[in-house]
Amino acid sequence: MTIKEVSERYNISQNTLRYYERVGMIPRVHRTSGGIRDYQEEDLGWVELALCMRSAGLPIEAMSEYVKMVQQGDSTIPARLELLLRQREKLLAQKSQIEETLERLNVKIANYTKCGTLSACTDPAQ
Amino acid sequence: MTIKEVSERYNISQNTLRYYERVGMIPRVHRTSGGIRDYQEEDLGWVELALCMRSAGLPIEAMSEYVKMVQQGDSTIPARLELLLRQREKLLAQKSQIEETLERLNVKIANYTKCGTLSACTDPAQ
DNA sequence: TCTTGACTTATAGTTGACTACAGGGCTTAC
DNA sequence: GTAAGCCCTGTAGTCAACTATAAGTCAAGA
Repeated sequence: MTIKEVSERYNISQNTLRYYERVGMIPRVHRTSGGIRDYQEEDLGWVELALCMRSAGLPIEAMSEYVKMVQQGDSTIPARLELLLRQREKLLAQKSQIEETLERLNVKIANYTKCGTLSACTDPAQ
Repeated sequence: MTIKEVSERYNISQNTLRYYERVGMIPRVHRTSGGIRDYQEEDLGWVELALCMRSAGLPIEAMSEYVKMVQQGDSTIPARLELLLRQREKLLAQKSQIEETLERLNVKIANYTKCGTLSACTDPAQ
């Protein structure tokens, strides 16, 4: 699969695909004899994982670290697990922060739709 | 309340507090006759709201726009409501993305704790 | 009054995550 | 075999959100 096809499939720019590979967020992609990227199933799996992590807001650095450890073999398994647990904690915290903000937004939205008085709407707490 | 006290209360740098004010993410804070910031209750309310929105990942620009509209008066109420609804949509999308990523992380974590075989752990899909 | 330390604005630098060239190589259709 | 269109690497630019610094002002204690 060419880089163009992958970029269209996942709706991500070719530049970004090359960038992810360069910074180690995905392992080096298979190439043709001419040096052109030819994504295999496994490469696509890494791309998908990378996009999933990024779209949740996890940093590139964490994924790069993980990829590096996978390539270093079994001895890094405990460290990999630790990394995954840390990222899960981050996501859980982020999720509850979003929920808090959503509640606050809901209060404000309710105030705007129910009343419409100036006083209720210039108070940041409302 | 001085900028130092506010920065300690919300665990945010003084520089960031000044920055938020400069870019209009919070309205101009009350000053002493000497020109020094003296945060009032309302100022604190804005700071709190700003921090809440930022920690959920909403962009500074959206808050600045909102603050600007609040200062322009009642005529902007419909536009403000629209902005709030847009931000809520964003947060809901972000939340479900996080949930998806959490599930994926959970699968990987389960694989690492249950088996520990190399094959299960070099496959990005696992 | 004078010094010390916190405050002011304005400007410049940093970081993370892209994004956009420049200059050149491969491939395929004619 | 050559022109057109992808693809390559490497480097430089951009953008959001800070973060740090410089040069100067204000305020409280000795």
